Amino acid sequence: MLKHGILGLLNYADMNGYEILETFRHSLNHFWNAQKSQVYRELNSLEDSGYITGTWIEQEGKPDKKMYSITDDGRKELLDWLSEELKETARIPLLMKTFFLGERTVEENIEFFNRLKESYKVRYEGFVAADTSSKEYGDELQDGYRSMFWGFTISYGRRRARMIMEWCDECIAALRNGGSR
Amino acid sequence: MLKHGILGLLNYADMNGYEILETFRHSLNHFWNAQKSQVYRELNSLEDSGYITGTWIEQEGKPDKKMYSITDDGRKELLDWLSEELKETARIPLLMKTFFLGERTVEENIEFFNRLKESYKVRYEGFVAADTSSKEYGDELQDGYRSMFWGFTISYGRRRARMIMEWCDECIAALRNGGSR
DNA sequence: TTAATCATGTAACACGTTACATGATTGC
DNA sequence: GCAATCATGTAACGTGTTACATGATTAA
Repeated sequence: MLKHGILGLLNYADMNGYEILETFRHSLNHFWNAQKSQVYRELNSLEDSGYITGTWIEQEGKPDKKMYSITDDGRKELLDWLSEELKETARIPLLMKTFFLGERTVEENIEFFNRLKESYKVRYEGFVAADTSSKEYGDELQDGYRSMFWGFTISYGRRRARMIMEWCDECIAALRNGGSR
Repeated sequence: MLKHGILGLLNYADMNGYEILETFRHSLNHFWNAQKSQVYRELNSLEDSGYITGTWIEQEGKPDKKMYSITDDGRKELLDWLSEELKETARIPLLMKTFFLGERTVEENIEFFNRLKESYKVRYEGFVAADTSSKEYGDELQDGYRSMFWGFTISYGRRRARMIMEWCDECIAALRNGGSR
């Protein structure tokens, strides 16, 4: 998965590990959190597979860096992944916790959903801001079609945040209402 | 995470590995997919930590089974986890793919979102059915308060499915509309 | 002088997936 | 006779997390 994310980015432009991490941080972070150690490991394994090639570049006043390019095999792998059936593995920590909240009091649980709602409200507002900088990102990519999909991921984030806020309201109302214990 | 899910179930009732897997399959499966191998491994590690205790039970006409009970330490660990700050790690495979769909044609991508919508429609309808059997589950637990949270997870699933269907509509409309390439 | 930026990683552990492996009983 | 149910796992690999480790340059 991360593997294909890296291939996708290198398909846009040559980058070193540091730049890949930066790109994750400012564009993909809301749906994928990449760890430094994992990115460097993945780059090695992609190079071993022949999907990318790396070249060391010397710099003045800065550490040397290793620039990576995607190969034809890598591009093929990327397209194969895109046309493959999407496999979604159910794994929602929030619901795992919710499922077992019956061990706590009504008050504690109302507090839980209040905090949760607050944290998604902050996120929601962040997404509204991100929407404006979408144009900025579009310029970066020099490609309206490509940047459209970036916009889709932001829209998903906004919808998801709104959905969770509404769900929190529902849970709080039910707790206030059916409050046994 | 799975660790705490198992502790949570054993807090409801003593179970063997097989029963834990069954419970995951019929109640938690929509938000957590537990692997057989992982559950057995986790049970061993929980026993090593002293959070659960296992006893072999001989059976006639059936294989022996190992019944697990939660210990006081285990119950403490469960409550600690519940009161701990929720950590959500962003990792949404659907969006990873969406982000890079710019390598494919408009037609292929419309098809992608159509299929996705269809699959969530099926899920959505499944959740509506699950809601009816909520009472069944409530009876099983003998506890209206506990079963309330099971209901919350179902409601989340329903809302999530609806949200994704609406998002698909938005993406399809945008593709039809701004269709370059 | 202190923190941020640029730039690379390793080591150890935790968690998740896939395939393999066994075997009795019960119902169709 | 065949599939499903009950019941246990192991082995190998893949992915993700946390902590450790280094070091030059630049701007406040």
